[in-house]
Amino acid sequence: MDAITKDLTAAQAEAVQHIDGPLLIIAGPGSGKTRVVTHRIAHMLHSGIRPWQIAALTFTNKAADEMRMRVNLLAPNQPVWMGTFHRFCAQQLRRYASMIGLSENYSIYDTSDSKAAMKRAIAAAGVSTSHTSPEAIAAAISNAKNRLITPEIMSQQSSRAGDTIAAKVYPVYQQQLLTANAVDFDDLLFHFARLLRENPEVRSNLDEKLKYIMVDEYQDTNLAQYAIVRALSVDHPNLAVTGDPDQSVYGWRGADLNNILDFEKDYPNVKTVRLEQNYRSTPEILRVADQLIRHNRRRKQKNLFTDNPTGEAVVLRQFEDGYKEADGIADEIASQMIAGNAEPRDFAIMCRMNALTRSIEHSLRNRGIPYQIVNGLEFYQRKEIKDLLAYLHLINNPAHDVALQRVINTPTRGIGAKTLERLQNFADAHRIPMLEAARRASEIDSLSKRAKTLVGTFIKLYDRLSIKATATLEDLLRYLIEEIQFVPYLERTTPEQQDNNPIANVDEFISAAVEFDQMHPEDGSLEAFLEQVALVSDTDAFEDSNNRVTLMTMHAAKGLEFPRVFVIAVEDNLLPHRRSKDDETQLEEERRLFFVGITRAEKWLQISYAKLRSFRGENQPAIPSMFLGELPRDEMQVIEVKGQRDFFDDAYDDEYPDSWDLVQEPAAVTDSGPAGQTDVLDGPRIIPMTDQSAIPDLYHDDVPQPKKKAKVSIQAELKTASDLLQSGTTPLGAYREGSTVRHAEYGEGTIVALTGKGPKRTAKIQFEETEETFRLAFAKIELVER
DNA sequence: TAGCTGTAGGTTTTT
DNA sequence: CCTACAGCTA
Repeated sequence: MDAITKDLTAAQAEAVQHIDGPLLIIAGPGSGKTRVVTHRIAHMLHSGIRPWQIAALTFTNKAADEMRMRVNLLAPNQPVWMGTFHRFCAQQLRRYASMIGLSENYSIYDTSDSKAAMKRAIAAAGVSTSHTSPEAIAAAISNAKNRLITPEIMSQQSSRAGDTIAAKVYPVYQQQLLTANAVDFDDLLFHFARLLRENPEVRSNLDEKLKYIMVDEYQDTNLAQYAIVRALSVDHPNLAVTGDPDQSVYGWRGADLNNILDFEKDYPNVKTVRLEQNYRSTPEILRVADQLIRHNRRRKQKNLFTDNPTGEAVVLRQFEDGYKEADGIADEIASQMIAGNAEPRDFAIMCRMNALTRSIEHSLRNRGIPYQIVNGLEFYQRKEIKDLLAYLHLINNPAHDVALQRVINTPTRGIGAKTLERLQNFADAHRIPMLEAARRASEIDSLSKRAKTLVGTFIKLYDRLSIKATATLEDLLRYLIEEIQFVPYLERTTPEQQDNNPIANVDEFISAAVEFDQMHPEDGSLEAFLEQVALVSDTDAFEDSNNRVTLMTMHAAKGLEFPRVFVIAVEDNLLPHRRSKDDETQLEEERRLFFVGITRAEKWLQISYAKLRSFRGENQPAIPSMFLGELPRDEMQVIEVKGQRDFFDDAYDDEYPDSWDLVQEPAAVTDSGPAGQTDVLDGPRIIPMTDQSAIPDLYHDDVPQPKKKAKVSIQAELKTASDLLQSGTTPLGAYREGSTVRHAEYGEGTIVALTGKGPKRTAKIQFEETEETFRLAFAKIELVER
């Protein structure tokens, strides 16, 4: 019909044009789901539905931003509410705060705030933690909240021994949060769900206002989220959910697969649309994914198919250890870039745990390959940033006890553990926030004269800061930093060899504040800023605008796609993770996670595992994941290492001519042979993953791929490499032992040793602070003339 | 009370 | 490997 539906497939158009009544979109990976959702919103607006009647809920800000951007292209400047579940609840709770005993300026505790509060609650509840841990108690309480279980209910029904302790802590913890005018992440959902349940008029008002609700990634909703969505779709059941049971990977966070599996039962007259055609991946990749996920029992059968042209075989590759895996991947990326058909942004490296990115980082850095780690929380976890944030939190919400405890002696001002303990006791006894207790320090007999004076000084400081609460964020921050003499404090407490500079981080934080000021010119933005910071997530750090290799967990990768993907460390105890192996439900979730990782890939995929994995500093033997046995190995290119030869690292270097022909030259290629044949390689040298002449060129469909050049000089080849890698063009021969070089990060240094040939030419360089080893062809170093 | 040092203990995924 | 914290000294 109109422009909005004209370039959609029949199934997609069907979903887009369904407006009234419940709609279930089962969308396989790469099936154009976001397209459907955004076009559907545009279609609704075109049909006369008012923008404020629509709310689209996602799980990450990243997904919401993407949606907003794409809707904006189809229907510009329409105030449709799009955002995360947590943000949605946070905003609603601001309005109805008083109904649940909070003030409108309540704070959102992050994970570490909650942990601190939890410890305090455990102490106050007087329970013994000898048979459990604060983490276990926190997990039990979190679980309860996700299932909408109140402290009262939990204490009645707690049967398991661990839960009994948690049930005792739970009410104390909640009371302390209430006193602190704060909520934790789970509370955002929990409080709002209860609010809707206990206040019929609020529920029906919101149901009436938000007539059209969309939920993305519905398979990841927990009971609280289910209840919220349900409550808002009673009188106007125009609820559209999209999801894929095979991509449910948040069971550990309380996500209930039944929400999507039973959607058709919950909502009569539901319209169900299945998007099964995949537009993202090659048939090879899709086959691997499909074979894997078929091993799950608890799923809805789905037929994944694609009309995409056939591509390269999926690589299943073994490495000697994690370091060789990292080097091998970095070399592979370099090779593919040099071959000219890829750039850094095309690659993603995915793993089960954040800790696994370390060695990869190192290998990429040594080659000067630009990368980004999707781990957005990292910045806000830094001590100096948390300190400043705590001040801001306390200014915004004087009852924020966790912030007070962090801030009262930072920078050190003589208020120690004992004083703090006395303040806390007084606060607990009077059920008042600790800042209030500090204000009344003169009434606390146990405090020494000196302590009273010091606390009084802090209160005066706080009052001075408070006056600035309504200034711009930038002014407030700068005033704060000056007032507490933060920079001198950082200077005197930062150890000499610290590799990252806290003062630079503070500057970056100010920049973030300035940026926020510009985006929010009108309102007093402190509260909004703090909310935004509290609700950022790891995945939000992903920047597709910069041209970098992306390192991320498979959880963070959900919803994204990349031309070339590496899934690393597919080993027993890692994927499936040790703690998920014994339980069939959890095991299936691990399999889904692997499925998510695989289906991120568009054209090229390598799955790898190592024989040894360094864990906790020590190398331990690693067993291949059971999932690897479920893949169609006879359709994949399987590459294994032959153990013995690995001890001859230096020896086989000489087997190869002093050029880079291992990348390009057919003669140096170990032909993979027909698909399915297992290659046995001597070690981690670079070879093409497939016989390139045998496969169609995916990247320049219309341009015939030139036959590989017979031999390329190092210099010429390196120049290409250097251009791609944006590093210098110095010939390798110019680097000698004793040469002085400059590195972008480490400064000037001297080459103390040189080994290897060609792309493996490696220099050990002594910098002022550290000694580093680089492959010359890739490193971001330049020769300093003497 | 500040600040250092050594050690014991724990290791997933994230809003 | 990394962090949290106990125990020490000034």
